[in-house]
Amino acid sequence: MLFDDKVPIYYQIKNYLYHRIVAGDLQLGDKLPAVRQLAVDLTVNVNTVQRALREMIAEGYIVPQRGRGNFVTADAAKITTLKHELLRTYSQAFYRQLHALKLSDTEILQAIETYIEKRRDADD
Amino acid sequence: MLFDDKVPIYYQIKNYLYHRIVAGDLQLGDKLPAVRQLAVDLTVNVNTVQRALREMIAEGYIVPQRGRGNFVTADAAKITTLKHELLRTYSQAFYRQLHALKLSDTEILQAIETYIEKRRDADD
DNA sequence: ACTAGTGTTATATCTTTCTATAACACTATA
DNA sequence: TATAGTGTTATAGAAAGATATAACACTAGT
Repeated sequence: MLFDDKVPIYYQIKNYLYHRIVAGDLQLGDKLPAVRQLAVDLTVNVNTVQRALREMIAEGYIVPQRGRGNFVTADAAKITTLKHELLRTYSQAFYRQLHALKLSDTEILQAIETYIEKRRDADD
Repeated sequence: MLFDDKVPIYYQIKNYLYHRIVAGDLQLGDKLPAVRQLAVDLTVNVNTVQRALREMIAEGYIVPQRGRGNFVTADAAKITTLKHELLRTYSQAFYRQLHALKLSDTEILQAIETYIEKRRDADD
């Protein structure tokens, strides 16, 4: 995984794990990789992984079991809500950015349509 | 202007000014507000403003004139390119985020369409 | 010349993030 | 009960970002 040096790593790890959960790579109740393993995989320090997990635990998406591991919540509704929140957050950010450039609603839609079309041709 | 505490302020200022240029609030050749004034308006330190400007100058979008002020480049083509880059960057980020959630191209389009529709109803 | 307005640079200090390293706490199983 | 696997916490140091404050450099107009 590559990190954007403009955003705290712990924050990107959090988003990365949320993505994997919403995408279904990590199912309800699944055990996460061990913190030390995650640290190795992501080439970061254990404390940095822990910082991300601490927040996810506080938000109720991860349930820690000391000595056993960290587990994805078994609360399906919570994950559904998370997905909707992510979709809304990303859509809102995209809309606001283009709106700030004075693009109309129609032009905003066209922008993403055009991007998707071009993408199909030259796979970037 | 509100800052996102997850991203360096100087970087957000840079994007903010690029937005104002692309949106046409700042025209080709226009003089920018004085650095001290910008610092007051954005409630940040002069050095922070200067850090943003330094990079914009290095990228050729701002032309500094010591003792007179900072000016938007008069190179129209450069601004056009900037607009396209911004559109592409934002579209790409949006696409990748939703693609990582395993949404299809069609679903990605629907997501932004739905957002825009809902937005019209309850103005958020 | 002086002055007001402007850009530019420097210093010291604070905060946040990240790191390396180590130790401690708990669970499951041989 | 020993041990391997796991989570948790702590300390000290490095690096980046932001701040307050101050000084220096240039321009334009009086």
